Amino acid sequence: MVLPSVTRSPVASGEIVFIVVFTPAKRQLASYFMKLSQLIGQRLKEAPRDAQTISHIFLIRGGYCRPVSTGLFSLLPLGTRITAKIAAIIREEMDRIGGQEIKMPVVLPAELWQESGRYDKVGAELLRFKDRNEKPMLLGMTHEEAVVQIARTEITSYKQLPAMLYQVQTKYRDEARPRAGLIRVREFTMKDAYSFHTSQESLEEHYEQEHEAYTRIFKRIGLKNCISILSDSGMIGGAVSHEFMAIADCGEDTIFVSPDGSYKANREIATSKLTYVKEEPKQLQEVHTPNCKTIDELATFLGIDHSQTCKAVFYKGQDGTLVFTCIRGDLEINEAKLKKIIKSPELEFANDAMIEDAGAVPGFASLLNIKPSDKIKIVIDHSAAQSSNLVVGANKLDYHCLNFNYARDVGDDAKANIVVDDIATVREGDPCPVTGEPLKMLKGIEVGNIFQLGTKYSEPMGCKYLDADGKSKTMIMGCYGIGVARSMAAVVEQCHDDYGPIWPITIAPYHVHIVGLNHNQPQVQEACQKLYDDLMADGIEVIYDDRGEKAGFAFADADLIGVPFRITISSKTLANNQVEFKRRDQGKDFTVVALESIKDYVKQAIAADLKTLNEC
RNA sequence: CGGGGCGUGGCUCAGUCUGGCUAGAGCGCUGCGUUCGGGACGCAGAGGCCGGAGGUUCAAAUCCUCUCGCCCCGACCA
Repeated sequence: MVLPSVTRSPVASGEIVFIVVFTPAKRQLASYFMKLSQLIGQRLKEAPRDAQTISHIFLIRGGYCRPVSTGLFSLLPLGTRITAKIAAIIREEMDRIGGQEIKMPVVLPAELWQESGRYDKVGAELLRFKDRNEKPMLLGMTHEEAVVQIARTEITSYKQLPAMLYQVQTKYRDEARPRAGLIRVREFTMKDAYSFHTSQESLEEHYEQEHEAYTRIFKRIGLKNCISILSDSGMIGGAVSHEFMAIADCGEDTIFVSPDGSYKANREIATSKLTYVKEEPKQLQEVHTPNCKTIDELATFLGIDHSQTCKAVFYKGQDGTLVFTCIRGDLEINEAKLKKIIKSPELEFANDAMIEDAGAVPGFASLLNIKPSDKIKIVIDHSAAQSSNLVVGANKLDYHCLNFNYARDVGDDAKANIVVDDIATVREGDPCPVTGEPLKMLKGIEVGNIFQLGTKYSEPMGCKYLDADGKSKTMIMGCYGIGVARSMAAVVEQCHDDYGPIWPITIAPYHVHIVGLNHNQPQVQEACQKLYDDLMADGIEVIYDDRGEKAGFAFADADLIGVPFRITISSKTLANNQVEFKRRDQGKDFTVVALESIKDYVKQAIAADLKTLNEC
């Protein structure tokens, strides 16, 4: 069998050229497996009904992968080759910044996760089970605990730091809703890296290296549009994290970017520089608003814009406390921001009874006459606190109040218990917080992320080293992930035409696709076989369509396999000692090339494409 | 976990409303022949207990009940 390997050319004058190749270990065997007649993985004329997104459709139709169950896929030979190449590029870049590859188990004992406290914190996406001895076990969804266990025993001195360990390993997350083929699955291969440091400065320095390595990786695997954005750092205050987003319509994440690219953020944390109407406060005035329970009904009834109203939204926090929020009527609460502010990972809408307990009237609620209490957390968005003369609920059935002004109408004692912060969801067109230009909204597939963890795991798990001053200190950590098959799917989303994927040379399952037409004729077979052998001998990866199918059939399959360069050999061209050369990314145009020079011709084309993608 | 849709050869689907011949078509697959430059054609084949269980009926892919699975939208997502 052919195994992937990585060759690296000698470093000359600072310029490094990486070439990922599949070295044919045994020529005879290798040639057998690279004939299309023997390739396992049917190309399908029609997409299975399940497949909706481009990458899902083409990866199934092209015979790259097959569904096994919800969110579970087998990779067939083509998909396996591509993901192996992606992984090889990732390994090169990890090694380049000092990474050391390891392999940790997929199955882990629950006790390890109890040490970090995550066993109880993480919900149903963690698959828990018991072994034959009734010992609680789990399937690793990420490996912080496992790697800390290694670090705390193997790294004992500051002299060993900083250090970075990584693996390319299976992860399992019992996702509530897998979707879009390989983009969101339950079991997947992930490159996960972990770094260990003696200081925040060291972590930040390495974090920057990871950022650069990721940028190179995604460029090298051929993503055309992949950006790093600020992301939600979850419950860890102050921690920095970035997500690498492959821009694609089917992406699950919503991203806001400023036109000049200076600001890029996930919707979960995106902010904007909204301006608020400031005018002289007018007198508070009660108004009869029968059955106006929603902002829409209220605005219509009063004949005003949504932005002149203020809405109250009630949640139930993790510990059962009522979370009372206010925001300008035209804006939406961003629950990710709110969770962070009130430090509650869980949030659900409160029921009417809870709202009434707080002294508010559902549908007509506001801050008016609300008494501060330990049981209520009140968070007010800047838009509600700073706008003048808003229409708010009167906390009285069928009544609202005109001209509410937070500064004037809420008592100081109440204000002492109110948090005023940004809890608004950014909308497309809102002013960028940096430049003030209208923000653009994009959809992205999260192909990688990098995270400054700090001591979240090292502290509770006692991951310490002995410092130069002779004192035991806790390591500072970072973690860095890349979804391998998800990256493959993201490439398809960005690199395809109507007929199939257009693989970048760096990750293409093969470099060259030879099609033999009139294949029953001996001279065609001989020419194909000779070119095939010659290219293979030079380390070029070739798939050879030896099936003798009709042209249209063969070409359609070639398009689905998406190999960057196609060479067509037929009795017609052979009569003039010529072959046809075609780039996958250039429609149906082809070049006629002399048979004796095709080998050099295609090798140059491969080298040029490799250079373009690998130079960074 | 809420809402919606779908389960019939490997794939796409018809048949279900209105129960009744031996369960069909196209693609794919096997054999033979004719074709041969963007998914050809003829002939002959292989392959399905209609997701599963129970029920109604002389008779169930079709009607009823219960289940299981899959897809989409939402909630969720270290």
